[in-house]
Amino acid sequence: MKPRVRFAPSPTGELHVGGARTALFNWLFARKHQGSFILRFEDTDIERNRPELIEPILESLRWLGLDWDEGPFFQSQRLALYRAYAERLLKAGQAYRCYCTLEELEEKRRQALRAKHKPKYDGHCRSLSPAEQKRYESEGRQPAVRFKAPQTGITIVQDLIRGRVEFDNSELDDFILLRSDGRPTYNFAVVVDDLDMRITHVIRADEHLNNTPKQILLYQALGHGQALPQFAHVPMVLAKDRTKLSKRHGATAVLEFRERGILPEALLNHLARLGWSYGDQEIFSRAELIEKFSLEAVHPAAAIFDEEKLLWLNHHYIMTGDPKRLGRLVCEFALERGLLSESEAKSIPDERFSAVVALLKERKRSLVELAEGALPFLTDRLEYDPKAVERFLTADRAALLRSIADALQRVAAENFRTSILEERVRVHLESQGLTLKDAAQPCRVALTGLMAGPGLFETMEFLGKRRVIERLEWAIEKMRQMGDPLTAEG
RNA sequence: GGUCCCAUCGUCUAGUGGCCUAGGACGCUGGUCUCUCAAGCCGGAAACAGGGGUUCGAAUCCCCUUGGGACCGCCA
Repeated sequence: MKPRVRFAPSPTGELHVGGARTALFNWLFARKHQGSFILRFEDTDIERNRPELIEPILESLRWLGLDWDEGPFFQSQRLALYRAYAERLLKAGQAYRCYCTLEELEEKRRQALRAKHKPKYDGHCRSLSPAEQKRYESEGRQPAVRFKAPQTGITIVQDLIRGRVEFDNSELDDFILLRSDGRPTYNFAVVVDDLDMRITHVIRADEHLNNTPKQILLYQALGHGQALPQFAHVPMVLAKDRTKLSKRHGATAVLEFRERGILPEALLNHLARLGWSYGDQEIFSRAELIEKFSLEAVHPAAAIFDEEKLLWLNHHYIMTGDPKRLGRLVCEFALERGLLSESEAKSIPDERFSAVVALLKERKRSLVELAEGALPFLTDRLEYDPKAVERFLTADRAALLRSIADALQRVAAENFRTSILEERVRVHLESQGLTLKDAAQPCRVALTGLMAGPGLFETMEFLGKRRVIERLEWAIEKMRQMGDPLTAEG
């Protein structure tokens, strides 16, 4: 039987890295076993639902390349199904109507908490007489439907990651199946849907392990004990301070990482290695992930999301990725961030973008760094680092740059190639009794405005003769201006 | 408070009783290369939470303690 798995987010928040990893594990499992990956929105909480979040969640999955085979389904559109199942349980005496009000229940919970007891429903409506039911109905009370949970015995969860976990049924209470307005609660909707969608493997976050016995009991009450899926509860992803990821931890949402210039393959790789490993291997292509993933190899302990390592992976994928694609991404980034105007971007050929990626990729860890770093190479809007200018574009070095500019002027534009330029400049400097060390930094600052960057001759080749000469001339002029008053006084 | 889960370098992890004087990766750090910064290469510091067992032998098995986490809603 082909496995059928599902990812079931609720649209109450953005897709964060923890949810994304759960989705990834499901997806990998489905792809590895040629099964189906089903997407389902658990949107029965009308108060907390935010429909505008659905598209970003879909977009997050698309961006990561986690394509689903069925869905997205919406629980809010399947209410009749849950009611039918509830009706069955009611008829079979496995569930009952509860007329307790929210206020009554809240008061009982408070009392239990005050007495330091576990708050459990007291079964007040469990065995109401028809007359009592009538009386409540006549008061206009809308009943909820509760599950008649067994109060003795144990329920065993066989978990692919945790092993065998036992729960004492006496820990359970008669939890709500349908709210008084007829909407299902989480535990009920999950079981009905997993059953209806013929889910074979429930791969979800650790926090649901405690819900599992309730769900198993529901499968059994529904007469589908045999259809019980395999469970795999994956560990949580925690923030640096070992607490649940939340807004205050900075970027946690998948789309924020995209905005920060993280490549999807880097995030995917990092997510996969959180709680899962394959020997000492760190780098995994999508295909390798599918090939090598297994639930048995998932480490049971919670993991902390390490942004430094993500950046390292991102750098790796920048280094090894297709420059054409990265060039396009850099262009998009520069546009989105307003680093380049539409017309500027249009005037720059695609090859320039892939070339600038090749030029800079060794020292850039994100698309943001790449896009920002590319500006002095793609445009003539240079930002001179004041410290760099102060240190290297000094008046006494004007003559040095002058001679280099003159030497370069004698190199034909088509010979502005790294190796040729290096040869010519070195020879020129030697003839003056100088070394590259004396000239490289002033040149670099003149050409890029920065103290750090690609090799000097790579930079020259990229910029081309016209721009190199222009920038040198401009710098020389500046240096002379700065020098003039001093020499006049001296 | 109850129930359940978890526990190897700062972080991600390898390890399934002897191959472990505990391996890899990120980060940190020393060196090297060098026109700068990176990248690369070579090296270093850095962990089995604690205590009891079991065993000839324990990071590995059991128990307790401690610490973290989750759940205990007409939230999911």
